[in-house]
Amino acid sequence: MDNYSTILFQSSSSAPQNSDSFRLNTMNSHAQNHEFFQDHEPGNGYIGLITSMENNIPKNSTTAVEGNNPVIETENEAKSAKRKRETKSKKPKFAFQTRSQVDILDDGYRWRKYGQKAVKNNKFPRSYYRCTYQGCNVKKQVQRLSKDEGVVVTTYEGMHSHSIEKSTDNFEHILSQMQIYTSS
DNA sequence: CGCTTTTGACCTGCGC
DNA sequence: GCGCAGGTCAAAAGCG
Repeated sequence: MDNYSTILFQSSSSAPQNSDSFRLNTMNSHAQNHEFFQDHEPGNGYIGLITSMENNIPKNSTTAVEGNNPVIETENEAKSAKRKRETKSKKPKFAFQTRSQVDILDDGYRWRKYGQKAVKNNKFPRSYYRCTYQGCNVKKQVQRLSKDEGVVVTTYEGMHSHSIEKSTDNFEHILSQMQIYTSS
């Protein structure tokens, strides 16, 4: 993985037992270059980050992360965009897997749930969220694997055009550490 | 009272 | 064309 940087998260002393209040940020405007996260501690950490910018990645965008991971489709068709409903638009879309006990991962943004669907070959439903910031059309969907119910797949679509409004002091500390690791 | 969640209906693309 | 699967809408309910 020459294009990716491996980052090991050091769990701080104030880290919760579960990933309940674990904060992360992957949707800033500088998120064009993504990192491949890997945490060796089970139960609270990233497994992998799957990215797809169809403008940048010409080849097949399905990336295997952990052996028998589900197929995460991230490509769009280059057809004429229907403006009726922005179902299949040319937005950047990337997903990552998280091993967590809870479905909802607090990434600092405010999300409003607008749908939930049962997916095939999966006993857990998929939840659809939309960013509540005015003018921000970022969507995400959260899905839990039926094979390994400890793994949560979160797929983001679009990029936030604003900053995090919640207090992310703990996360920013982590982010700064990440940048230190990636720049070195 | 305002915002979020729930949930069934509706829409759209795709394969047969 | 039909049915399925995924994605979204929107009204009603829930909640602080």
